[in-house]
Amino acid sequence: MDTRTFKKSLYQELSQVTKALSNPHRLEILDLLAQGSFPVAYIAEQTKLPVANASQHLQVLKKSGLVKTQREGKYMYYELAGQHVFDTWCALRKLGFTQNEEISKLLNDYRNRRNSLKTISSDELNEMMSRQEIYVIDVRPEEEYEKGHIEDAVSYPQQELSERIKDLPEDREIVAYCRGPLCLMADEAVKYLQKEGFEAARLEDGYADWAASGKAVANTKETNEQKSTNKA
Amino acid sequence: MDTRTFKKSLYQELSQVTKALSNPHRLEILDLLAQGSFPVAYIAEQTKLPVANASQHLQVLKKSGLVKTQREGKYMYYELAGQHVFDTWCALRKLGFTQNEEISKLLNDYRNRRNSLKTISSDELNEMMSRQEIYVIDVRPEEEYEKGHIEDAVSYPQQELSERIKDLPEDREIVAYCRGPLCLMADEAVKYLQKEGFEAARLEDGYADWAASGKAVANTKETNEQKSTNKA
DNA sequence: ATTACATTCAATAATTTTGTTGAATGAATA
DNA sequence: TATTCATTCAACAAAATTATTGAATGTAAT
Repeated sequence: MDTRTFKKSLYQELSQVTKALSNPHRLEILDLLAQGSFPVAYIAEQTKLPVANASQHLQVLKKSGLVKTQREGKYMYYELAGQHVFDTWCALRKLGFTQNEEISKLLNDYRNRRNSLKTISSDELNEMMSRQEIYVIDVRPEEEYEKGHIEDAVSYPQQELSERIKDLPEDREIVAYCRGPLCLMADEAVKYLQKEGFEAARLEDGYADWAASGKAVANTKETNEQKSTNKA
Repeated sequence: MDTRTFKKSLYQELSQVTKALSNPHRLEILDLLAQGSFPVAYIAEQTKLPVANASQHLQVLKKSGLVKTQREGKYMYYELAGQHVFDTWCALRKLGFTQNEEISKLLNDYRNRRNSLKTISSDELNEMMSRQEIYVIDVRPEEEYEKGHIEDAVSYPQQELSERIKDLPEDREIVAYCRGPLCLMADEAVKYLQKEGFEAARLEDGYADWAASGKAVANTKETNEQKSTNKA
């Protein structure tokens, strides 16, 4: 193989990996899988895709080496294939935020409509938690909380928030977090809490970013292939 | 706009940016633009694309905000739109190297055929240069050397290497570098130099990575919009 | 064994991406 | 002003991607 052919194959293969990333549903799936490993049905439900369709997208991701699978009884668990996959997803996210006009316009419009939405960074949150000044709630679905959550955070799935709002402490600021900066569950939660008279803010990014940066996490159920320690 | 519609638009737009990246020619163009800004004709020549085709690919990149343009007389100079674009390209490169079987196989095959190819990292090179133990040559086309090169490196375009080999010092190790880890010009140069009896190695990555990490660079001609300092 | 259920596969039509060709535009030069 | 040259545009055919549907596979429970 001459150098030109080699180079062509290399870029061809590299573009295949990128093509696997270049679909809105698959990006949403990756963002979900950054929370942990899940069976096809759960992924389909969360992304509002028909199961067969979700399965096909997952297989595209698998063929490119971006996710790996593990059978657990009837269920096929999908998870990110490695740290680099999450890193790349973060890079793409940031790229979109900074370089693309449509995306920054979308975000600005959204943020302006709810201009009272206070956000705090992971580092700030980490600092505040050590001083016990705040009450941190995880508003993702319970399945995701069980797979792993910020240490000392309590699960208040966004759906159940209104039923359980009376359990929240009224003397502390509430910080809600969800999957990541593209996930709106924490925004909805904060909007609701503020309406109800709480002092509330959202974590700027989300669980995946928190865990990837090596901050303290915990999990309730030991999941499949019990991951004893978390990624650093 | 409800949250579901918003989310859908966001992922839609994000996937558009990713689609712009998911073509082998466009990736090769980005790798080239990481060296500096160039007119369409040069980009077309280096990537061996018909000019009209290169132009269309460049416009896809531009529409997604990945590159920007600047007219200079007859020429339209294209350049990366910002640091995040290069960061993302690096993340994708690394992702391909680590997660995709075809790519790792391709690279291993290539490396094995030339098993005597010694590589050194940017940090090692930086260290060695300060002690003047080595002679660093830039084997990219002269146009790219002029836009910016590793400080104290001398231009020996790969094409002209055989004519000018007698100018090289025989008492020092030669280190050749080119555009980046996917560029084969340095490999070819090292192979040739070793055959001719020199002690030679290639820089593991390339100029773009060196410059992005803030190491010392220089440029000969003041190019369009003379960039006084380089990206840190 | 039979049934239930999670997932995958196969086939199709609709849409999008791609490369090619030749013409059109825009800026410098004669 | 006419000419040259770099770049872009427009239009087409070929190829790839996508969503949908219903059937097929594989595992666990009855």
